[in-house]
Amino acid sequence: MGRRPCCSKEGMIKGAWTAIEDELLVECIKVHGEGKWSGIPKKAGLKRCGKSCRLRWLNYLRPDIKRGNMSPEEEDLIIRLHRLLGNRWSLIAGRIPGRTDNEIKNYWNTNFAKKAPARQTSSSEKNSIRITSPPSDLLPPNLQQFTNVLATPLQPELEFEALPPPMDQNFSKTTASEPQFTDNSPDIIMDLNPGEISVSEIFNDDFINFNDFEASEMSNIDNRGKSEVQEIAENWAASDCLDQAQYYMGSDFSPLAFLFESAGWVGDDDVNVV
DNA sequence: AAAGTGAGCAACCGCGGCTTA
DNA sequence: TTAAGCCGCGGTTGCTCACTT
Repeated sequence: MGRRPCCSKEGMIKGAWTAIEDELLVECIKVHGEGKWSGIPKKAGLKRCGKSCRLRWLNYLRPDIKRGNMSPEEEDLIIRLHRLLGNRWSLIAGRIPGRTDNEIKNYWNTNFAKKAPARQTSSSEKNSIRITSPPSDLLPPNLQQFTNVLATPLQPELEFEALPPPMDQNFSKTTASEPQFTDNSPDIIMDLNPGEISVSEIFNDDFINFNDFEASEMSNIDNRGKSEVQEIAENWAASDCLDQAQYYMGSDFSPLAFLFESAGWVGDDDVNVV
């Protein structure tokens, strides 16, 4: 059975969008909101297919789109995230505010693709690290910044799903059994070639310029009082994350340690993905 | 000044995953 | 359970414009 096209092609306009079409689409989305793209053309009075409307909105008309050249910081981030994620343009875009996957893809293809061989991401070669995060508003503010880099800021409900962490001397878990987190949110699946990325490569300031997330601030997090940790745990507990709360309250709460543990990253050596 | 060439980027296409009936 | 429909993604195409000859 063949796949039905997303919409009838008959009478549909293709090619560059006009200013009037843009205006109609923006007005329509203002009234009806994003989503239900297949119905948007009719509502907007556009002779475009829904898919085309979605693309136009996401890549060009959205109010939070950042225009202009990539900053050196953005370029650096793209390179590093591409090294980590491969051609997962939407994931990369999710970590660079105001930039679209299409823009980043074009930028990469223009500036780097010829210089760098394509990354192998075939399923036979890749191992998976699943990272989900707690709701970001349940984390300490500075930690939110941290997770916003690796967990997508566009999906605040993401959870860090703790894989059975291969423990070693660097992060000790003192109590509680491994939490079985409910998987009720979209996952980030990061597929890494074994040994390709090291913890230090990801987390040290050579990987990402944290700017205002400097060592001193990390130290501040570590020095937070028990009450604040308690509050975080209570928040988790209040949002059906009881397992996490018990787990982390029962351990030496080290904000970074739990991230490492969650990802199965246990030390500063190369990742051993299981 | 005109033709050729290449870079940049907006838009399209086809596929896969998820949801719904 | 399964087919149909929708959504989103990555790859590709083709148009535009700047630069070169």
